[in-house]
Amino acid sequence: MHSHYKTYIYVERLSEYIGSEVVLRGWVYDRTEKGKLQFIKLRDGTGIVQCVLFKPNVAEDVFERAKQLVQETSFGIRGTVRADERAPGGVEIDVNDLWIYHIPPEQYPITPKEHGIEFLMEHRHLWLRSQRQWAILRVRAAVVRAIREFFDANGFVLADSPILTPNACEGTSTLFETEYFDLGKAYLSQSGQLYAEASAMALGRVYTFGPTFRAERSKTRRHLTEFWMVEPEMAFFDLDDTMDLAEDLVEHIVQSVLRNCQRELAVLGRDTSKLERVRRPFYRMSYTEAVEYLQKRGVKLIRKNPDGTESQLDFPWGEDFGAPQEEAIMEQFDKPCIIHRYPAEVKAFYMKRDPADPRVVLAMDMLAPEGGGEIIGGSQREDDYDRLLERIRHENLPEDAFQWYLDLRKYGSVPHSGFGLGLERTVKWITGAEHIREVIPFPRMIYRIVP
RNA sequence: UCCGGCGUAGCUCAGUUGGUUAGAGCAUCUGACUGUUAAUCAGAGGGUCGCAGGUUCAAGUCCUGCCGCCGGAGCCA
Repeated sequence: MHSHYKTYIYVERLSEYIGSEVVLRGWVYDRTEKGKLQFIKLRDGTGIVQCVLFKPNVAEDVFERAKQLVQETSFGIRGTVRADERAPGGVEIDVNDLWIYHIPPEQYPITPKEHGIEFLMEHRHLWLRSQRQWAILRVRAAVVRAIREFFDANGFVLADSPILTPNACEGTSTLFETEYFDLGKAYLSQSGQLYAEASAMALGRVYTFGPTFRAERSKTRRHLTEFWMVEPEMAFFDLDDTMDLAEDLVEHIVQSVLRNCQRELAVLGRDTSKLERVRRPFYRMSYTEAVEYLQKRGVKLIRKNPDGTESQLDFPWGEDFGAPQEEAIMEQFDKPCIIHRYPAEVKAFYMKRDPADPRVVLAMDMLAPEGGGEIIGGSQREDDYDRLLERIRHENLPEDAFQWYLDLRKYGSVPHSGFGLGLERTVKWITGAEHIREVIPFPRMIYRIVP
């Protein structure tokens, strides 16, 4: 019988063991020596605690063995938990015994000092052990947990979409391609939405949650080629229902992180008062109102001319927003804002026209404050067979490949809507990370696939 | 893809108008210290100046090409 793991004690729960002797195992985060005193910071994945060895109080061999502990040595200790104001975290361990699993034969490359980003990215597998990365990845896990809690508690069924797909969701230029036995090419999914629509017709409210892939040659601090997205899809929801749902979801995620991740947010130095404000209702603006705002504020559109020069235009109705426009719009807001009803020309073929204004579609994006950018994109879907077919032909998409998708409009078509929330963009905003590469354990970017 | 920038010690960087044997801090090693939080103090070791070619009496420094990386734009979540 091996059920020992249930008795293991971790740093995060040490305050429950003050006065008791415990066994801890982990890695050396840092060590300093001061004559007859040694301080060893033990990192066990749940936190860091300082272990103290005072020469007169420990066995000679234990004190000598502890001197071998270079950074990232794996080791275990038996010691007494003591509350001490001088210790970071308020708790420390008086060591009674100490044993070593492995001493690094070479110097650990990442020191507690500064490093450049190229060096850190090449050592991503080790960088994960640093405090800041620890905090970010724990917030990421908390965000995922909050997302699942939210949907599971609100009548949604998890119905995952395939990752290997036979055709594009929105054009083929940005797809990763691979051979699929004798059946020709397969592509890595860039959205689970179309399949989620099929699932929603079977199960009512569904969500798909998994990795998606975009072979875009983007090189910015908010792009990855592999990223995670949660995509709810709801039968009988119109655009307003969907905007309400998106607000409820984001409010739940942020408030849940605030409830569960105070330690992590403190490590990150995040100003939590800004997150506290993320309560419904959020702000909302139509695309047309947003354009008027940009024109009034004098935010220009910079356009490249064929001769290579650039010209600045008053922002024209009909252009999609880029990062500069989104930032200008969000400057005025201290919580997220939904922009809805975009020009049909800049949006995807499956979005439903607004019956009240045929120039626009029933689409919406949610922009996060504090430079968080676009975290959600969604829409009410075109549910009319003929209009959808017309859009597919207009975009020159392969009609054959969309037969199954058109079937959804043939057999009991209903109004339905959904959206995609980018997990990494959301975590980047909540943690305040400068770059999206920090919020996924092993980022995949245009010029980096190692480690 | 386009625009801009950077490659010097294990790491982060300095290096003047081209001029002797290429420098600092941290890290590492040795020694001292009973409270360190990026400890402090004393000492030691550590270099293919990204790679290749060129100019020059002389190149880390100037020129050309290549490689690697970073930031931004577009596209998007």
